[in-house]
Amino acid sequence: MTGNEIRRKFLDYFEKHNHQIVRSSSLVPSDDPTLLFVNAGMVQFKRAFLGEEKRGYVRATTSQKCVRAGGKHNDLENVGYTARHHTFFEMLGNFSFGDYFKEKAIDFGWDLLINGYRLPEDKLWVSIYLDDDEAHELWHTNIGVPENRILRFGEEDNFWAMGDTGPCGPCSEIHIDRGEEFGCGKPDCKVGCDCDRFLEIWNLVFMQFDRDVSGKLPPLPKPSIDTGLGLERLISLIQNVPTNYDIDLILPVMNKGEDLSEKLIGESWEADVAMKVIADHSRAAAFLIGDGILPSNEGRGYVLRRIMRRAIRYGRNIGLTRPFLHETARVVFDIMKPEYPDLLEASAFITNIIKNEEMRFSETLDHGLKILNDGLADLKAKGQTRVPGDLIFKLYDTFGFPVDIVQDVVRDEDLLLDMEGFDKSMEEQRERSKSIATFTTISDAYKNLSARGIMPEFVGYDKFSCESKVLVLVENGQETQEAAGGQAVEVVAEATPFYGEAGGQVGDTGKISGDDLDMEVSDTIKDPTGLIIHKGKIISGQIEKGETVTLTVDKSQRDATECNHTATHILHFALRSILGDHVKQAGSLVAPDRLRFDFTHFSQTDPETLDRIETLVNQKIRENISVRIIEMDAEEAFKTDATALFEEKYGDRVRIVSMNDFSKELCGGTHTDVTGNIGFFKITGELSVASGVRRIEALTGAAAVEYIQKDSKIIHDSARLLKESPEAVPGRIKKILSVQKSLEKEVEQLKARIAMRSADWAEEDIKSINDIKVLAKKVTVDKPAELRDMADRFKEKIKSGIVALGSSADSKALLIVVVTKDLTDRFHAGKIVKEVASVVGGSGGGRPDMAQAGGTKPENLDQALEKVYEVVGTIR
RNA sequence: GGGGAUGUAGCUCAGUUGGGAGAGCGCGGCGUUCGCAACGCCGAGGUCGAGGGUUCGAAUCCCUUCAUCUCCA
Repeated sequence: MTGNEIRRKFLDYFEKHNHQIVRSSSLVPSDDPTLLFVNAGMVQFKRAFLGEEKRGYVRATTSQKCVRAGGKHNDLENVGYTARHHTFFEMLGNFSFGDYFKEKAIDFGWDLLINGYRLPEDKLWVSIYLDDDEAHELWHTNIGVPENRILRFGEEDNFWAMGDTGPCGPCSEIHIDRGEEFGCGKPDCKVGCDCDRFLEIWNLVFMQFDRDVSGKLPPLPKPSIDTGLGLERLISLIQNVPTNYDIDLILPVMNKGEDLSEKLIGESWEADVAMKVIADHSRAAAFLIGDGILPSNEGRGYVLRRIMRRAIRYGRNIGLTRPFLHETARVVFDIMKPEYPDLLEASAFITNIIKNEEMRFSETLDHGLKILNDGLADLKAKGQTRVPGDLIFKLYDTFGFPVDIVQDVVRDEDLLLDMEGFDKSMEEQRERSKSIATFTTISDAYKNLSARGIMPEFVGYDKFSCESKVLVLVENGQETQEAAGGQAVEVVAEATPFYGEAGGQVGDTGKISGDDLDMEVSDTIKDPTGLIIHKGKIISGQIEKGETVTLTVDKSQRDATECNHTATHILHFALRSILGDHVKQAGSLVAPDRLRFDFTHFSQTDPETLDRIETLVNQKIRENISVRIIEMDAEEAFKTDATALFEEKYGDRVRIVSMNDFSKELCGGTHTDVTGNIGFFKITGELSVASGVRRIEALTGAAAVEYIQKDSKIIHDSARLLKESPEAVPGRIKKILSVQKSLEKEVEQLKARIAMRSADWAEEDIKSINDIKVLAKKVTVDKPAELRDMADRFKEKIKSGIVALGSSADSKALLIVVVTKDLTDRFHAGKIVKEVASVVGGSGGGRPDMAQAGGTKPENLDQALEKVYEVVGTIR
């Protein structure tokens, strides 16, 4: 059985038993800011377990993409050294939301393993929680597992909790004994041992308590089931291979590593480690980038970068010094395409990102090596043999230069590394970084509402006004019964035509009115559970909970927003058709007055291409295509080719917005009826927001026309000033600039010539002081640089001696003293100029042969120059 | 979110208590050569990331800001 078949069989089995097959969610958790990556199958069902969300089914099954790297569950450093650690893996699971419980969960699990996958019954062991006699009874009596193969473990191993409070319960694990040849040989080797003999296959969690803050465990009204079975591990058992890395979903990636490096698996321990690292990290990188994560300096992007760089580092150990990771990642697309076709679709983009990162990293390595070698040369010059920890840390911290590469370099040099110093610096850095995480808290009033399953109805797709009852009233974050004029309040109603900010589209504005109420709504937001909250101010009268009010959306604002939203979809299509299929939406803003579209693309788009995109969008607008909107089941929709956003969370029912056959997107936003309503589309900017992500800003309709008019006015005004036609403006400006530059140069030369004339050679100005020729003279210049040039000429003429020049410029005094080389051991220009400068109220300094000074009293310049002779006279 | 580093010619970089903006490569011209490579000579190319401040004077010191790199959370 192939890996893909094994996965399919699992899902089919549970589908047959009335489970809804649910698509793996994105690796990016949609509504959990505390979690870096989805790391278990239950993550996307968290709210369903908590009872905060109702789904259209009570049984579900998934094969969930998971990443464990960074954060609490971090397996990164283990990968490569063990048979079963991964940063990326798939977790199979079946879930019951208050439907079946322990008995069925155990029946299903055992049945599938024995009769489905044909695992040997006599090799299976089970573990249960200490006092879970119910589970013991089920395993022993119902299933027939002998007593001696049922083990009881404590809270550490067999009790599961979502957090410090909330749903939790005992769990039961199914293990397999692979035989002594896989064991560590220790006499106490048994289930739970770290070695490879006893493998945990499947963890069944029986969620039956709801732990409160005091630690008490009241039972949940409707107990639930959450199970997790590592796909790679299961495949390794069925395909009967020694490690997870030998299964058909991973081995081909390792083989690619063999081809590229010309090393063989099994050749050496180091090579095997490197191949495993490369194989695992190729998978992780491919899927993470596929889910919209890009390498960066923080958060998820940083973890991705670390994963890729770790792979590149290990690649060097087997002689892979040129970019290779994008090649091994390509193998991943091929293997995984049956279950993840979208990965293959994005392959051009993903390989591009990986290759880019490989090149960048080799740059940091080159740079780091240079600095390291400088540091080592310095060390050797001092005769030291111990590389200080702060140097290693600085290389790592500031330049991102990996420590193990420092070790590689140093190994050949017979030097020691101060790793203690390094660890200390690292610890200090950790202390420094500790900061308070900020979480946005939702008012408790709203929490209760969603927990009770109450959800406001959005009627704004076809209505702009409706009557409804006020469900919740919030003032200053606190729930209240009534509020009066002048107050800022938040209102949730049973039904509303107001669109709450979501999917980039901003919230509606408008009015809420009643018998004695006039409230202005300035914004509408949608909280993660789907509550539509109106924010605004009561102009007059009062509002109370339970009252029936009329909610009216500002239609002109909404119309403008709808045009921009539809334009965004057309732009998305245009980008994909002109730039390529790798373009994916990475965020957007749709407001009444403008739109912004972020998308994945690796380079800047040149103005000509931007024009082509703009032209295509406008063409679609003029075709006056009607915008079709259909609602359907989410699972059904995913099977169509509609464009879905990875980061976006969709409910059970979704809307598909399409225009002819060119654009088809899952979208909950509001749209205009026909594209012609947009009128006109104008791109106003293109810029970078992050590496690999570009942004286009644009305007539509009246705003776009206004923008063009303004631009046009600027050009015509400029043309009028230049007395040229608009077409000739750029050429003319270019010409003017070059003329100006040459004129400036000419002026400079002329000034220098005039200055020279004002400072003609004057033998009588030279005084001989103690047989040293000294010239102190007032000249006319306006820049220190000119003064310097002039002094140099005098110096050449005087051959041996001291020249001092002074000038006033900008109501300031400028002074310079130069001493010919033969006299610099007796006279220091800097010292002379300093003394002289005090006369003009300033100070100065410089080198022995040349020094400059300045002062604020130019009227004393003559005195200052006179003083030069005096100062020289005092030096012997 | 908290640190560190970098930003100077087309490219890679130097610039030592604040006091003439430099090198190498590349580019252009001339010379040597049948021609190329190589070499020699000459030359062009800079808002020293941007904006403030301190100072007689800032690439250099201080503040702000932007961009890039990097570590930690």
